[in-house]
Amino acid sequence: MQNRITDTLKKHQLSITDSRKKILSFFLESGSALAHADIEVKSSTEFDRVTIYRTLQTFVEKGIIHTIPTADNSILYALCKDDCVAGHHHDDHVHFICDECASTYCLDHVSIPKVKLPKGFTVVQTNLVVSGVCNKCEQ
Amino acid sequence: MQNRITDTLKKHQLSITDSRKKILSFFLESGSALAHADIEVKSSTEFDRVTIYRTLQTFVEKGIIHTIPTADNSILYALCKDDCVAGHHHDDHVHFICDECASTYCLDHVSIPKVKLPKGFTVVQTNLVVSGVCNKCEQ
DNA sequence: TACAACAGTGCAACCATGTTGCAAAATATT
DNA sequence: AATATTTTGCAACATGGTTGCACTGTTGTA
Repeated sequence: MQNRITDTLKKHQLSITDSRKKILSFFLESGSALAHADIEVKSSTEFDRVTIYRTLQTFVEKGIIHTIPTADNSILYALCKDDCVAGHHHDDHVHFICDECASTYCLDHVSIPKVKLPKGFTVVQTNLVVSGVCNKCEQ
Repeated sequence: MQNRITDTLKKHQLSITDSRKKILSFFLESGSALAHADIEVKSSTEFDRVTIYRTLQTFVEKGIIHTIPTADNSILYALCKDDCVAGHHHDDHVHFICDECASTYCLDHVSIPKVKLPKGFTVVQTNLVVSGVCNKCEQ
């Protein structure tokens, strides 16, 4: 596990620091998407707020994580799949928010269906967020 | 025009005030979605920031406007169609953001295609935001 | 139309979230 | 191990949004 973390950081030409290792481990352990606030709570004053912001920013730039827009106007971050490279994310998949446990998942294998727009509108990007009940909360 | 505005306010059991009339008129005139900041600029210090926030909140509660989640993490507001009632919005249509002019449109007549989720996931709501070039910016 | 009851507004103060500059500390390089 | 570079923590700031309270405008009734 620790190896995987340092390997990932090295692969993206980032120096190995405590905060980066810890924050990356949170993502690997959780499996679902995390907000800045989640990380702040998990690390409980171990790192400065600013460090967390900057680390997340760096991870996004390097293609380790990507952002997810949400309906309630907060930013979420989730691990990218391996084929994301710096500056070019492959994040055009469906995102799912569970109404029960509030977790957000990237459904990497569900692609967004094409939509037909009125005349004169050209599609560049589509973003689909689905909410409901996830497979863990289902009884 | 003025009649339409006061009628709408009366229909939703709201008292007729200057700020409500003015803010509602902005929506009717613009046709596209507006952010809090847009309204603040348009009304240039005529009303307090807080009044604008509260008016928008009231309009959302009464079903006059609805919110649109955006990728850049700001809240947009747009007029509801007539069949929206207080507490129950019919806002499950596609939203379109123009990359050129930054306007946001509700494409009321484009419905969101059904997506098939992995086993165990139940869909309650879907939200689709498309970005690209709108019909006004198209050459 | 006048007046009381009520709803809506403006102000000030506050909170949450995110950003920037700079000195100190940690990491990487030789 | 010593230096160059990167990262961190702190303080201060910026923005977006909320709350409490006194004041003002709107509404319904007489």
